[in-house]
Amino acid sequence: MKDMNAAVQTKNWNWTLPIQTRDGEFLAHYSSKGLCGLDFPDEEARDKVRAYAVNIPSEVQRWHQQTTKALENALAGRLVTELPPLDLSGGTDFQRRVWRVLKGIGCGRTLSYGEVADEVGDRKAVRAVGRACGANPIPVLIPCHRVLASKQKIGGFSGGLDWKRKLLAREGILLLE
DNA sequence: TAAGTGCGTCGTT
DNA sequence: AACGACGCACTTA
Repeated sequence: MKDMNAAVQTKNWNWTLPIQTRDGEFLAHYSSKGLCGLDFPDEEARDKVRAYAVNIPSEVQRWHQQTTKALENALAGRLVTELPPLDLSGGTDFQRRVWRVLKGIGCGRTLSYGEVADEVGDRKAVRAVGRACGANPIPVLIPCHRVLASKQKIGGFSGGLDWKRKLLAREGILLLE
């Protein structure tokens, strides 16, 4: 109990709801401002859901519908049309600027870490961009998997490279390696 | 040409 | 003060 409350406070999660997909059960986290986190399927985390998923405001339920739909589309490699409001207040200024760029990368398109750094305004901040990508709290919907290393190399992925490869493949993106 | 090494540079811890 | 989801120049074989 105490552990859960601590997690809620530090992470600013008010509600956590599951999303069943063909790839497993994702967990979506919401604050009063919107979607603030999305976790890849993880057996260990499943048990906690039941404890969180009580007294869900109708607004959050509506957001969750949108998240669910968006995730279905994203996992199918289709264009994501509508997203719920995102609460990215947990990020730093720099991270939010990076995440904004990521949201602008269309389905089936990619940018390199260097190109993202360009967009953010400092060509030399390449490694910092990599770190910011890794800190993305809403993977898949904020498509950090569309950021590759130079020369179409895979680069890294905090959720595991298998996920990155899978997501890219479904959008028809070719990797070099 | 492919694979490996070194180092600059920036935000975060 | 140290560490990356990088990138580039520069070795080697």
